[in-house]
Amino acid sequence: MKVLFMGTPDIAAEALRALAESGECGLVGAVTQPDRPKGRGMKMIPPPVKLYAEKIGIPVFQPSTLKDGAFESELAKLSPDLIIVAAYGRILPKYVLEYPRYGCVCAHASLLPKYRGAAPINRAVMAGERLTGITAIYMDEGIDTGDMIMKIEVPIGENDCAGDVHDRLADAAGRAMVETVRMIKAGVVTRTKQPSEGATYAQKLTREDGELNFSDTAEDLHNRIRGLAPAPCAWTRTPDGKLLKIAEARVSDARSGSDCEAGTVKSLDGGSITVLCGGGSLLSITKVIPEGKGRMDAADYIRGRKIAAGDKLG
RNA sequence: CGCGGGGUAGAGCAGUUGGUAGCUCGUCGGGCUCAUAACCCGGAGGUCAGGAGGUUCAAGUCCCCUCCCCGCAA
Repeated sequence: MKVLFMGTPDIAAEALRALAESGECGLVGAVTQPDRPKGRGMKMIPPPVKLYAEKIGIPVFQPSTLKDGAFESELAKLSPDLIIVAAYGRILPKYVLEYPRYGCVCAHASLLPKYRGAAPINRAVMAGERLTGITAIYMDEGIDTGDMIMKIEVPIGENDCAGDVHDRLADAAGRAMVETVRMIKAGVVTRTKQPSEGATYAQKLTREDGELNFSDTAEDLHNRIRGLAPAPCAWTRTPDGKLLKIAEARVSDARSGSDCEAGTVKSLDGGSITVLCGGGSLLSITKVIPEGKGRMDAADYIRGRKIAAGDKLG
């Protein structure tokens, strides 16, 4: 079976790898986003899927748009029987969806119909979910609204960050796609409509999503921090106005009876920065990224004397 | 050539108007204690990113060049 893969970031590259290594199908090509100027100095960075596709020697296509029909002739040449999509980052036009005999299937990183859209992993962790997963669906013209083929559940530990969950989901996405291909080949695929009830959208992350409001409870803050780690990370500001990203924290068992303002640093004991949060709850910050510096343990940050008890964050 | 921060002991930092380097932690040894991520005493550990570059009696500290790292923004 000729399969065309479409995807862009890490998690898509993992799915592609699983497919390639499974030997279940013939990969006729990988479609991914064009190289974009990224990072310091705005250097052109190729997407992970491109790197992997080149590594295993399958043709790479990076159309800047799928709408102008230029890709249509490419598609005809490749004549895939099935298109597999994973975080491609663009809506597929109708002609693409309708081209393959076996349709277009997609691995989405949530238990649909929850967390449709751009940032399902981050949003799920930020919301304090304890369970997420990969849902394999047939694509339709909506955003992650197609009929479901299968799900693989992935638990979220109470201290897991989005990166941890991402890695597990990447693995699950690969398994889901390989299994889906097998089922399609065997002709045993089932389609289940997504229930309309419980559908939510995982909006793309914005800078404001990362701002910590210490009047929230420590648990909410912890979820936000985990949901945005290891990147782009939640942030706050130190008394001198500098940006301080919070890469890792723990909810403290203790509570504070004091009536200091939320955001006040209560203690630096044990190498973590304990901050007063909403309702007297306490959050212990254990890893930070100071402005202009790299990630470091809170203990190191404290040693550099960048913060003192009584300072107010936020 | 997007904006900015930085390269000083294993780690995080300081180093004043230039005079051969300090702090906190860790580490090693010893002591105290019922006990300790506690405390006390002592030690090791740095060619201060590189350039047999410039200025100077003297440069971590000023000037020039190179390399590397990082934060922001995309």
